[in-house]
Amino acid sequence: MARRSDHTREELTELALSSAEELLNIKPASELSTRQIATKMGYTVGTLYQIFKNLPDLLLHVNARTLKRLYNDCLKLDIKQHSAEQNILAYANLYLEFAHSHQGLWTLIFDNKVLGDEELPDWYLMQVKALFSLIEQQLRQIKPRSSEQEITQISRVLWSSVHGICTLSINNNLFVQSACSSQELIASLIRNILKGWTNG
Amino acid sequence: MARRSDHTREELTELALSSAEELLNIKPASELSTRQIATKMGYTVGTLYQIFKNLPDLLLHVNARTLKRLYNDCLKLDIKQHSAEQNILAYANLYLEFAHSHQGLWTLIFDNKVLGDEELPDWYLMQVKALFSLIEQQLRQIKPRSSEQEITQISRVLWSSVHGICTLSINNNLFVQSACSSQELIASLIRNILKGWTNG
DNA sequence: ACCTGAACACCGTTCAAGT
DNA sequence: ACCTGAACACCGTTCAAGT
Repeated sequence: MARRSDHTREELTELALSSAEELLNIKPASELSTRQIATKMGYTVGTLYQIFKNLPDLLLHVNARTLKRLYNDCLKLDIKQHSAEQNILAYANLYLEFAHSHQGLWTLIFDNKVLGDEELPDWYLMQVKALFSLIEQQLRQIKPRSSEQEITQISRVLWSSVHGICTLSINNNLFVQSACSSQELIASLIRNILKGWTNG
Repeated sequence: MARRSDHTREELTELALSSAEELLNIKPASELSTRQIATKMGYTVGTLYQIFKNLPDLLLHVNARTLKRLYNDCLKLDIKQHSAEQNILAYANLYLEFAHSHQGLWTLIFDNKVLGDEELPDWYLMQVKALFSLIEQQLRQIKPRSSEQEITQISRVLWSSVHGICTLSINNNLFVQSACSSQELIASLIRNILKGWTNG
């Protein structure tokens, strides 16, 4: 045993993260374990603790990759062809679509297990900020005169709401028997918030 | 050992639930275990499995009690004195306040560990429905001519949004450095959604 | 009938020991 | 320096054995 050097530290990191991601496609985060990830990598648990501080730390890095992917998906949208409101709707639909097609990864972003008791590191918060700035950019086009504080506030309101609908539509426990699709809900939401905002 | 009969089955259920609730005041759901609950009750784990199917089942009953408490708190609000919009805002603030002062209990309601792979039982969904009907009642006063489907849709949009803001304000990871309080966000949200809705 | 204690198959994390 | 395997202190769940 010892010093296999089959992989560099970077390769090992990549291997760990992609192994975790693959497992999350099959099972929920609550059933994910360090031993399973290590086995999928072809290593033992101990190796994982050379790369990451602990399991929450590993999962935080999985989340960082998910945010990056989400951001890149957003950049691929053809923004210039449409109105700001249409673009915001497009972002929201992309978000909803992503949440549904990558349930495991998406749910993990908001899993309390990841955060633990520690604060989120700066490099992670920067990624969150980058995503918000996409929405803020569109909001500024709608109402160019509004203050930065107002833009921040509305972007948070909008996004929290979209997020809330995604959450509840995924573990579809809270819509009871209602027939309304989450797409319709989001469309209605954005229309109403923006209408209320611009008429204010 | 055996047949202590110190407690009836009902007392045992009550004991289990309140023990779990007390533990949730101290630590997050991820650190809650059957063994801890049993110890706090003064029994062994086995006893827990005579009362509940498993841990998710126990937690589901904790959630049911939380919903009941939330519902009772809502009923205590002095609704008749104010406008429908003011009442909705009051419900939302109550919800936000509850989320903050009972973080452990509130977070558990949306914990994926509870649901597992099974559907939520009808008696539980009824409780969720009861809470929604409070909001729907107010919405009907705002726009008495709207269809039931419209009421349902708007209530879901409203509540998902409020919920989203609560979620993100609790694990305050996603507001980055923004200075806006969640109370302001919710007020802004409700105002805008309702304005958008009534002007449509 | 009710409760226990031990067992089973798992966890996350650490660390001496090997190369 | 890197990796392993065993160890520690925990899990959820089951069930024979006791009264």
